[in-house]
Amino acid sequence: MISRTEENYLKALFNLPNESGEVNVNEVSKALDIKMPTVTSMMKKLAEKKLVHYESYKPLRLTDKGKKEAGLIIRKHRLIEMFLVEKMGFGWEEVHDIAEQVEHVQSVELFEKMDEMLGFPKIDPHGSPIPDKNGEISWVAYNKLSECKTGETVKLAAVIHTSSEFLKFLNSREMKLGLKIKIKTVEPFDGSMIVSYVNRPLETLSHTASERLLVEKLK
Amino acid sequence: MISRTEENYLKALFNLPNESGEVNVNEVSKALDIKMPTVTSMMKKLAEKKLVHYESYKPLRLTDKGKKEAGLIIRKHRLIEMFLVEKMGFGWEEVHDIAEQVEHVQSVELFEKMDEMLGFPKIDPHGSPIPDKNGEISWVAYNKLSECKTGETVKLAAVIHTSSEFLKFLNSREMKLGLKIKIKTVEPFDGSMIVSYVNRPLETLSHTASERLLVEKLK
DNA sequence: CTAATTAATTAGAGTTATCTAACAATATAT
DNA sequence: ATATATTGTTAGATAACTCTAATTAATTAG
Repeated sequence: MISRTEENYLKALFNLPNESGEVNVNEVSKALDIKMPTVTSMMKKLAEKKLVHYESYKPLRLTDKGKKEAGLIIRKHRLIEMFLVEKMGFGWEEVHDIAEQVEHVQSVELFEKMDEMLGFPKIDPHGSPIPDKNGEISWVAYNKLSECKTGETVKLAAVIHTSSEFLKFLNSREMKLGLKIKIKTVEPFDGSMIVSYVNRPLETLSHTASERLLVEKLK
Repeated sequence: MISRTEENYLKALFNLPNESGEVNVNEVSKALDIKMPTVTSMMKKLAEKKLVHYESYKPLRLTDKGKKEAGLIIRKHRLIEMFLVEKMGFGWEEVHDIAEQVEHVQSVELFEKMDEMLGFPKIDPHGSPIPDKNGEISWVAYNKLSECKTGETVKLAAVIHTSSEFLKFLNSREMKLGLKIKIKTVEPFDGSMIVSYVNRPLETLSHTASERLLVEKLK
């Protein structure tokens, strides 16, 4: 049995790592707003349960078992978000906090029903992939908008670091997934971009913003 | 702030009492499957918070504040049950356990949206009243089917002590809320009843069953 | 009305998840 | 390459919620 608290650690260990799958105690501590000694002791506990590879002073890594469990929780989280947006009319900026709570519900049936009602979606309202029933996730290699060049036309595929504030910012600019964006100018000084898209001929995006937007290049 | 644990005690204190609004420690203990000393100490804690009237060796009673808080939790529980049945296609025998978990979610918006999507229902799938936004409940005085007499025709209004097994039993007899039932015979020996209703000309109900069915008398 | 039974409380302990303070190891910066 | 800063661990304490064992109060039955 994995407690709700343990589930939250697993989620962080799933979401935070760099490319090589590693996170530091410190990063987990900050992300969960829990002091480092508490994180250390929880890591030992999760290591006991074979969910985490833990060695003193080494970076943390989920085991395969841990990855699977974390994937299943994130699957629930993302299915709920999708359900809230698609079936209940919530905005994409409103669903994270609700999903954060409902994701701990233990009912296979509830989530299977949502999945079915949604037509077995592959991505959540922010474009993040929904892990499958084995907790496995298939990453698609999108580009950051910030790394695209002047003249390119791209399609908005996903939003990362989805704070409610950022999503409201996107709402106010009428930006949503699937939007076709043309890059007019990239300011070399600060990386800010001038872009155009339907109904919004010229819009400026800071580097901070464009870094959080994942796009698909259109030829 | 009321913890999830405290919420569960409040719910029990709301649901268990007799007509005069009182429950014993022992009954709460059994209902929650928690030992009596634990219940006693939690009662003291809830008394501190002005949610329960507590005096040693006296029966327990919710304060008005406690009643309101409990009513609000039960409101959430019943709205979820209704949502699961009406909007997601679950059977009335499947929803209790799921609602038990989702009811602790802290999101006014989620429950207001459900309420709205359901058209502000007054009863849940088992015929129990849904408390209003102030946690207040309006009881309708139904009769137990077991107290009705031969020859009477009644309409099934609510089911009490809704275990999944009992609800499956009702399903197997095609009995659902709103069903018109005619009482053919009442067996004086054990109180069992022979009744008839659409597509089911003759069906026998034990006293145990008929006691759990609330009906409205039709003239 | 006393004895036996049931219900409730007190006392003390265990678990889980958290913290602070102090110390140790690793990484960084002159 | 050593000093400083950062990161991580150990030790011990605390809060919430639970338990068992022992005791006390209330209820029920002869």
